[in-house]
Amino acid sequence: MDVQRLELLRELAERHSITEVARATHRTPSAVSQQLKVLEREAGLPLTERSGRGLILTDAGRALARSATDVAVALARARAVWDEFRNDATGVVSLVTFPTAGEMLLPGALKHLAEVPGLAVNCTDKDPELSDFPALTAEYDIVLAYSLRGQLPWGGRGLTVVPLMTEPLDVGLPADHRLASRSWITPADVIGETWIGAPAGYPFERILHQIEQTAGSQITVAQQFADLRVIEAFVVAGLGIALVPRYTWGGDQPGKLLLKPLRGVDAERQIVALMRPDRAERLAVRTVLEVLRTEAARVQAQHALIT
Amino acid sequence: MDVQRLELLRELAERHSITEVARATHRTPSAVSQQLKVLEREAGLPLTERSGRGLILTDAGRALARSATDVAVALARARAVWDEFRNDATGVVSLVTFPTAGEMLLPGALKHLAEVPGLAVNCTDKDPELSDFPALTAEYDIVLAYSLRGQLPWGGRGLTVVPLMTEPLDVGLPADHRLASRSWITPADVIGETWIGAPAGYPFERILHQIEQTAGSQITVAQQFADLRVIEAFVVAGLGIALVPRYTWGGDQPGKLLLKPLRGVDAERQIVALMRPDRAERLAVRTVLEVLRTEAARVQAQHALIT
DNA sequence: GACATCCATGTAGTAACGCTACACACTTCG
DNA sequence: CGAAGTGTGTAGCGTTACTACATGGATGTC
Repeated sequence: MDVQRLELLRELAERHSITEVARATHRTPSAVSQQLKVLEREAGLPLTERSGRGLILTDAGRALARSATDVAVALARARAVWDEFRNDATGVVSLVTFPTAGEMLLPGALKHLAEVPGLAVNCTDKDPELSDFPALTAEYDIVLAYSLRGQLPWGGRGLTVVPLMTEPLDVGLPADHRLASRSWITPADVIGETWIGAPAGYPFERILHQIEQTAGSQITVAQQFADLRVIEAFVVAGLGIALVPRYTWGGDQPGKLLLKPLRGVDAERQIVALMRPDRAERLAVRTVLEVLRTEAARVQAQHALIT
Repeated sequence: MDVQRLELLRELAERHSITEVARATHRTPSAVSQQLKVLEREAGLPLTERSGRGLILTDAGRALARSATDVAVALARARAVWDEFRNDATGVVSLVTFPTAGEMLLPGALKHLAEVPGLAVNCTDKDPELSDFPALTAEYDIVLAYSLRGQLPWGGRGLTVVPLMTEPLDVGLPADHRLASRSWITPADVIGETWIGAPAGYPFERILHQIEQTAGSQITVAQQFADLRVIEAFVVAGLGIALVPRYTWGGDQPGKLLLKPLRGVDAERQIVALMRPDRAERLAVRTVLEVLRTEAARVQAQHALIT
């Protein structure tokens, strides 16, 4: 029961293809196939079976892969303890974020992290609709993701979830809107309004449905944009109103866009860090995470001050 | 950070000598030395330092060895999960016991364990005085040990302790003794009696001290024997009285030896199984342990029935 | 239906790695 | 002082896990 081989099985469970595992572990597919064959012989049961031109894990294979994760976590924890002992949070941490969180958290966080010697953080952004957040954990150490309050769709998959902040979703209005003087807004207030929404698949959609249900009237979504800046521009232009995350809106046009809290509907999104459990143990990763949390708290506190 | 190398460090932490580690892992001392050197280079800190003609671990070495244990446990657990999945408690389990526990528990337990196919249990006995129980865990999978109530001297050492039973220590009397008709005995009752004791170092000694303190008078220990049979023979011969574990006494001479509970003193010994935590995870080991527990319960229940 | 494509998996051959055997330096003990 | 114990170097060898290349099967396309 070699650890390296178990690791390969674990990768296979996540990447669903020997070729992919080979690419991710800098090996030839042949090497991976051979090692898995050895593991299978040691295990005494078939771990994979062919399916079309690829292969899938058997129940036994999945069971063993799960155990392999526990081993990987223990090993990563050992490394982390050791790094703590040496006080050495060195290494490369890769991170993906959806755009708004990247804008809100990363500049401040990276400024702090630059002071940690030997720690390199590589960041990218990816549009959330296009990507399955959990799947990204195979490729990146930290995945900044969001979900609506209540359901955390990535609980059961054996991923580590670290909550960073909960961000209210407000209603964005142009300054000359009829509701501009209100200090908050209810679903009944916005009956008949035209909305600038997000493309299908974005979770914002669900909140609009909730507004519909609470108010008891249908909602008109005129445009669907993924980019928040575009949405804001449309709102400012008076072409509709929109849901806008409170801490993330641009502020490019101060005074032209007003944010009003939405009452009567659970209009919040939870911003979390998603990680494979073994990677979550790394000291370097934990260091980045810690900075992200304090940065999130800072942003939140700063906004509370303004309001 | 190879697991094999961590394992060697862990062994070194327990066996305190490269030669011993080499012997235990079926290698040459040179091989062990080389591997530890590599680990040290990877770790970036000296893990060992010379002391006389041997060597000892540095603080860093001990810290890393501790983590190595966690990894070993996770790996053993993974194997166990896998064996459970295959329902395959196969393998060799080695066990040491002190004589009385061996006599009391092992025959019945081994009869049950014989029915598990593929499971081999190798048992030995060792006199408890001569051997440090925790040290034996390096050599055997399961160490049957005992300690007096209250203090478990092997708590902090990172060993797994599974309690099997608590056995009262009674006072053994010859049938014609002046206290023979009593149903229990207090320290005050036995003032002036001659005792057949155990050699220095046995924990029974401590109970005699407690009796002394409670009764407020000195105890006369005439003879000191390690073997319970010899002690019983002396008691039967009227040469003194003795502390006798209730479930373990011979019963060779029925009616000639009477056991009376001792009140006013914590006269109990706890019989436990001692194991290295990683070995405790093995399915085969856990199977043996389970049988030992039920056997202990059986013995205890049977004695309760007689009384 | 032929063909290109994408898989996994065999078959050599090679490079790296960990081991043994042996020699050596050092400390402890009789 | 020598004998016996310790840990550690060096050379050589065997095993192992990799790459490179070839093969067979399944899929999808023109």
